[in-house]
Amino acid sequence: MPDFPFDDGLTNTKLIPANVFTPPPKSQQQGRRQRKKAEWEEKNRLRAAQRAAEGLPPHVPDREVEFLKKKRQRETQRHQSPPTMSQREGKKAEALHHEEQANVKKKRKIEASNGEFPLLDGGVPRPVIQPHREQLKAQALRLKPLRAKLPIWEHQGSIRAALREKDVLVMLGETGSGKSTQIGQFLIKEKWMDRRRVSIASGNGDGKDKEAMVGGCIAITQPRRVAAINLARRVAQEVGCHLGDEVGYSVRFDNKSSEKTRIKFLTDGMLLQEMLHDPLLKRYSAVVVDEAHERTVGTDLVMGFLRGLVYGERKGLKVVVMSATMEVDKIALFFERERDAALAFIKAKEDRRRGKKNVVEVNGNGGGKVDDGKLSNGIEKVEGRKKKRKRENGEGAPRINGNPYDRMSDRKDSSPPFVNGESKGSGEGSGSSNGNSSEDLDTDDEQYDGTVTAFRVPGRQFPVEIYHTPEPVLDYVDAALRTVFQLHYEEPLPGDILVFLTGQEEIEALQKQIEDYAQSMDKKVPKILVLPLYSALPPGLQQRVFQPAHEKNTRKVILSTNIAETSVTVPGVRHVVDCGKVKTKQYRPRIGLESLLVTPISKSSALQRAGRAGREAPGKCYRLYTERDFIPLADTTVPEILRCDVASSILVLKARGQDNVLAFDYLDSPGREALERGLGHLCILGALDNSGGINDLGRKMAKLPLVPALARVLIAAAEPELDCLHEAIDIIAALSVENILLTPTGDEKREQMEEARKEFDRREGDHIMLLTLVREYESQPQKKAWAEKHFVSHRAMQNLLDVRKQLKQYTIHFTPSSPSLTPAATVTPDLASRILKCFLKGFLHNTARLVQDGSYRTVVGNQAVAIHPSSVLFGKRVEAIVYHEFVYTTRAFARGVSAVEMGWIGEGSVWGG
DNA sequence: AGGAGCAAT
Repeated sequence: MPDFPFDDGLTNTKLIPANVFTPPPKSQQQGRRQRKKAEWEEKNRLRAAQRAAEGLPPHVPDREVEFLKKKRQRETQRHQSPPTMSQREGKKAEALHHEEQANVKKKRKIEASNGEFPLLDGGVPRPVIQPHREQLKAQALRLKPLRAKLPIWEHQGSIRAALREKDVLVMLGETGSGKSTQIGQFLIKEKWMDRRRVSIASGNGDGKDKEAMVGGCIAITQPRRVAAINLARRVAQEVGCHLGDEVGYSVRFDNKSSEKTRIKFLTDGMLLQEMLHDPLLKRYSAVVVDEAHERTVGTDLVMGFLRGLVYGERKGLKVVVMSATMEVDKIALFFERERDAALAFIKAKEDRRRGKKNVVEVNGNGGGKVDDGKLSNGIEKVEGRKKKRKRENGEGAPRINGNPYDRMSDRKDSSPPFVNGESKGSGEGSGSSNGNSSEDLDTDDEQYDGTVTAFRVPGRQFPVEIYHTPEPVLDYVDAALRTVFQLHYEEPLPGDILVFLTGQEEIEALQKQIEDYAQSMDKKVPKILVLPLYSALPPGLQQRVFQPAHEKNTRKVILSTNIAETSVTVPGVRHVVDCGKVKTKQYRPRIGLESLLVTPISKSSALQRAGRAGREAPGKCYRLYTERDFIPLADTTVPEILRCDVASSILVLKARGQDNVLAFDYLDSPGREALERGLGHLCILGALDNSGGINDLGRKMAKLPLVPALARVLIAAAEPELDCLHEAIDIIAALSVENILLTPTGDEKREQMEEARKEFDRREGDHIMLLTLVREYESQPQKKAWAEKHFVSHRAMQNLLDVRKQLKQYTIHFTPSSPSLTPAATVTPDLASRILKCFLKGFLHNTARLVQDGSYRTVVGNQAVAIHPSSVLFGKRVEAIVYHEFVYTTRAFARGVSAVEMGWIGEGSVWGG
């Protein structure tokens, strides 16, 4: 009789709290046996293929593989002919294998020392030993049959044919379709990939065209760094080259690409940065925007710019947008709108030449912009498109059918039809994208012949059974606890459990509870290994999630935030427990406040979470909410651009030439209020001129990898009268990495911390405190030990040094005349006040003054604000303060606070005179 | 006297 972890009096025969889940429907239960069989068959098939690749007979169990290999080896040594290859070949292969293994081991070590684990102080990076090209080629050859099984390979012909005719391809590729790894390899063979001479519109509006060499490289953007790096690594393997040669990647602080690179993976932010230096993206023949459904600010902006380029200054640039959800329909429309605007514009120009009246008014900004092809979108054009859509719908736009993988069609949330009907599945084969598009055209300009096409590639995913609770759950952490034990007792191994929660605190609480209960489990029941996963967790501990449990007969239970929803795949998971909530950032433009709130997830998010159970085998997903609660959920997550401060986005838009940000046709507009607030903020920072156009200062700020306010501070620090560039860089770097100062729990440790931190207690405030901290850290011979002693995150400090290095590189170019070439030895009161005056240039809106009752009130708006307890100025009273951020928790707090004089605030003020 | 997610340049 098992020892019951729960004492809730519910039942004494079963551990399961019967009120959590309903049993699956009968039909599902019957289907389970068949699926189990199919699963077995699939597994055996895979194993047979793997064994064949290893030169072993099929159906050899895993545990015997090593034995057989050793046996073969012995046979070879004994001069007996081995079963599959000659003795000589065998030895050669063996030697090659050993060499390969040794290289892999060495490489791993080096990567570990360069990447996840920082080098020890004084450590010397060892040279990377690279395998021979022939070895890489051989490896690539071995991978080829596996690649050919990916669903996307059936569509290679259609995709390539479509892009030969059209410039924009919007593709729905589900998880597991292989789109991210294969698309680059498909397109690289195309003729249009060649570097070539083309004429492009000159930027100065004189209407003359210039000639330039463009193309040769394909860019693939990703929302996350890890994704970009891992994809590049994988594709380099498949192509059979060294990472950084033909295949490479480029992310912040890490660039493994060269002149040779033809397939380049980058983060969307990195491509934006490249666009500021090379607006026409001359290096690239094609740009692929991957994971567009995630709708990060970066992808949204990239898509906006690409749309302008492909119908304007860079006609012939190929654009592929890939998304895993029905977002494709919206994106295709987004590109079509611009196409129609371009068509209308050409027509208008044509008409004007014929002496007719101007039909379409383009972007009140004047003719110069028009020649650049930057069209804003007049309402009449969009309406025109809408009419066309209506017609298509009326005819019943063709749906994709006849596809054996098509599971989309039986989903309940009925999806809008594709924009272009000709995107049928595999049945079409290659060269088939002509379809009805010519009839769709309303122009005689053949360059724009149906330039948008949509496409669908199904993924490979095992079925996932989804369960809902019959009744609403009051406490989802408690419900998760019950569900985990229910699963653990009922479901056979293997089959790990992945639990989605909202934050670190919840995860730690649940971990403790599970571990407590697990101790009282019956000895016959398998053990439980609880593994937390959230971004603040040190990478070494994060890695444990990906490794199998050390002890046998153990089930892993992974407690994760959103991080496991998209960017990482945890192996071994067959059960997902979904609490249905997520913490999201919300921005309130009126008060300029960003806050995090626990909100219900979207349907697509719920689907994505469920899908995590079916990556390796059929799985199950347990939702800790009722089916009725699922129905009103939003279809998709609200795009990030609607939820954050848009000042830096506006700055990027303007720096890229899109001056009228209010009229810009966003994929989703942040709204007038948020835009105006962003504009106002930029105005205060001095990035805009009187008419709202960007000025030189603004352009400078846009190129810095910093939020606008910090960029302004950095530029101010380079001015001769303030002259504190080095100091400002140290502080800015400290402010732009998170969590430098650790907060230990427990009274004893806290006392230790306060004692150790005393030496940084500066009466000037947190900014100067950070500066002295950075300086102190640098002067230490034993940095890591010092950091531990002072409760400073060593890892964060390493990041800080990266940021600082980058900022120094940037500032070398635009401030050659900065008088101080070396940092000052000590922080004198004069230097401190100069530094704080710099920060006022960027944070004038974040100032408060002391009022009579001893509290602080903001200079703008006269709102009450208190100094956060984490500040060195906590509890102190000074004339006025400047602060890095405003947070609202139990009340309004200022964090990152320094003391300033009211007189300084007046000096730089736009309203103070 | 307070603890906030993920990501990016």
